[in-house]
Amino acid sequence: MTEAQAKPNGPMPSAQMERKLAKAVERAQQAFMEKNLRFTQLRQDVFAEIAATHASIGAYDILARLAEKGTRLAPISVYRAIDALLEAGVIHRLESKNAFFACRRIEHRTGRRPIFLACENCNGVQEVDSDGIFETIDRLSAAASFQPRVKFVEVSGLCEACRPGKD
Amino acid sequence: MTEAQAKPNGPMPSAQMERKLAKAVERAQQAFMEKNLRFTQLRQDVFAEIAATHASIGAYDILARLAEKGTRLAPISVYRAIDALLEAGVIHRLESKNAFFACRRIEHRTGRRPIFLACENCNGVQEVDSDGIFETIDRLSAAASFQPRVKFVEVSGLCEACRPGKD
DNA sequence: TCGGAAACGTTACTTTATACCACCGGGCCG
DNA sequence: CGGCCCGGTGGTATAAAGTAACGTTTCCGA
Repeated sequence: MTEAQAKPNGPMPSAQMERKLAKAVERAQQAFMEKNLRFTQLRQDVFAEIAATHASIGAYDILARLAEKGTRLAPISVYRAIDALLEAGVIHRLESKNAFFACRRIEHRTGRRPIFLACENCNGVQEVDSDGIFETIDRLSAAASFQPRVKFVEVSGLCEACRPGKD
Repeated sequence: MTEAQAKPNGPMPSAQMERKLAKAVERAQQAFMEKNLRFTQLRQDVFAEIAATHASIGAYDILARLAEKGTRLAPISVYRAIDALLEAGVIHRLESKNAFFACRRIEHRTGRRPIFLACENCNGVQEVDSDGIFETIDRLSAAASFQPRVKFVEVSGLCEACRPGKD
């Protein structure tokens, strides 16, 4: 599965899309600056590709899309950019799919954590507020004398647009 | 990382270990029978290898250990056995590590779902009751018009035995 | 006992991810 | 000013995880 993926949203004027993308890139740049990380050309290119998708996308899909645009890279280069983007918090990793998506919720970087709802059909990802789930996890961990470091809460299923009986 | 992994528990008399393993295999067999699935030799071998670990283990590690014992298999064979074991509910998959571990809580097969606490040092996994987390996920999904199919909650960190300052 | 489904074997391959080493460019220290 | 360190990049190779396709065997029920 290297190509072809249903769009999570309906059609949108390309000009508007581009403006949105530019804004997202700008916000990413902001995030990098705030963390004293460098928003290099490579990182910007990779981020733009992820953000343009509006869904989760695998590292090798990013690679392929950049290649189509003339930027031929080794996998390792993409992964390095991804690592930096993850560190800056501008993308998230979807563990259950080995894929990545652009974070659209600023507040994640200021304390609140979301859970991920990933559509199996269109690959779109919603980030919704966790409503105490992470606090519960902390409590359960403590009760088990377990020291948590990274917590994953992911749901795989069908988004509203992809539900059967809604053509 | 194909070899060498710290033991999650202290030393235990090998005879006792073997008895425990035999019991686990027996319970697995039970689970297969109840679901009208076949507990074949291959599945039993793979299950025994996973259960003997008392921790999470990757498919290729299982492969290597079976090979050491003279059972040389293709990866696909191991994966097929794993699929059957997952279906029977006698093992779980740890999404964040691409690894598997034996389920030690019968009650999971009767409705209750656990969350997983996975130690980064010894690879041991604790399954603790979710205390309403999955119900919260259902509620949040519904609020987002999302139809959940597979949910997972995993925590990566350090178990009590592996915490710093406890040699 | 025979026919179909489920399990298994074999080969090859895809997808995901990392190790290793060389190089380059910019900032900083002497 | 020169040398050096360091983060980022490029390239090659390879590890690790997972699957497709297809043929053969085994099991079980009609």
